[in-house]
Amino acid sequence: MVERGLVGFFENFVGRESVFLNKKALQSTYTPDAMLHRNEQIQKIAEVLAPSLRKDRPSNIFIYGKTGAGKTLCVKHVTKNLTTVAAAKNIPLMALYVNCKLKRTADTEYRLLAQLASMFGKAVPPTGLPTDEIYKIFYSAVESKNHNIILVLDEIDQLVRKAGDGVLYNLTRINDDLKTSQISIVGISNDLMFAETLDPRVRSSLSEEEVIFPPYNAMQIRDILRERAKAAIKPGVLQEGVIEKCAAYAARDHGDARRAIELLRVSAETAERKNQSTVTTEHIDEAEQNIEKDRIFEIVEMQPKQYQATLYAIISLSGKKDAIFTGEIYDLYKGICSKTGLRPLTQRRISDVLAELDVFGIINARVISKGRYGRTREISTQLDNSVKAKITGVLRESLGI
DNA sequence: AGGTATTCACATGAAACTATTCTCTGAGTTAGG
DNA sequence: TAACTCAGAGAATAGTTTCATGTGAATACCTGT
Repeated sequence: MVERGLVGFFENFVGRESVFLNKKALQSTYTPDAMLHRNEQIQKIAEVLAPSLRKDRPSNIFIYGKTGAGKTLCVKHVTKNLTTVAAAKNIPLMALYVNCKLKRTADTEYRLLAQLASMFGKAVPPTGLPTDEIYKIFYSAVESKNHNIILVLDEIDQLVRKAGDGVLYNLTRINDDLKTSQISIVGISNDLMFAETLDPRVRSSLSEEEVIFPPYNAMQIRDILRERAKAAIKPGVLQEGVIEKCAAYAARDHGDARRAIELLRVSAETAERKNQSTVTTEHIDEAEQNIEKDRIFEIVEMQPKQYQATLYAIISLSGKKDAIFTGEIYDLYKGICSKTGLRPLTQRRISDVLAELDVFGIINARVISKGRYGRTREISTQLDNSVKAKITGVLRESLGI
């Protein structure tokens, strides 16, 4: 019977009208042909990079803007057009894009260089060689190409935070040593204060030009959503006001267009799953909650055992009182460790773990002083009880309690 | 009452250590000529 | 003698531990009125 029902479900699913025309246009990998409300920035970037077509070295550019402000897309848009023209006119020009945030790919000096070397077709072992060896390989690879190279470093702040600014110093200086090729760097950062922390020499050479991407406002996000929706969703499916509401939600927290697009996609999926042919504003609310919940569960499941044990301690305590402190958590955590056979970490480490859980947004931690009674982190959660119970279940399972 | 000094309970920083993964090198071993 | 194997040295990295220093404000302790 179950089988029959399942077959029926699938048959029904296939026969059903989808609300999507082309779902890809709402996914994060999609690159639209035209960028709305970013002409000024695109123009500026293009102006700075254009000299590369005449074999001059363009200035380095530094690009700032919050997440979802269209930085990456704009830069890719410009470099794509640039290389197309270069290829058509037989100008030796290459644009390399590297995302420095990707773990195990380009988040250290060694790995960044290894990544770049492999883009030149020189495979490099993931470890075992001294870093300056990799530099030499990279040098010779660049030198042999005889190209003008535009190096786009996305999320460059992550790289510097982990590996220090020595990498950038070396890269900005590399042109002094190169004879046949030239490199210019496009750094993308979403931390506005990032440049302040750099070594002044690096800073001045890296930000010869600067481009700032202000957050989109609600109107602009609305336009972007309309454009995407035109390509992605069947006409007439979206109810009046849906796009406006998505835009308003996204504009509320720093104008993140990516988030707005995700919200629209999940809303449409929700409607589709419920077998409804229109997307209403109620779907948006539901989608928003689900996105948040899914995110939390995903993060919780991903965490290493030690983090999970810490989180378990926090959630156990959070039911009983409204404010909990590092010391209490650590005591309970030690108990959990001995119960589960986990080797307890030091309090110093747990302190960092708590800070990281805060960054993930699973808990709220803030450092407070209780005067005579010391200084500590005050930790709270804003998860509602049903979510807490579910997380507890997941953690129990994972920790074997 | 008002001002200063203490003091707590951690936070925060830096350095050092550990375990793991990987390459390279050269000595020792093996098989074929 | 060439090819192969394998242990050991050297590197990079993530995750910790150890040691050292910092810190905000409630309280304790003065001080002069």
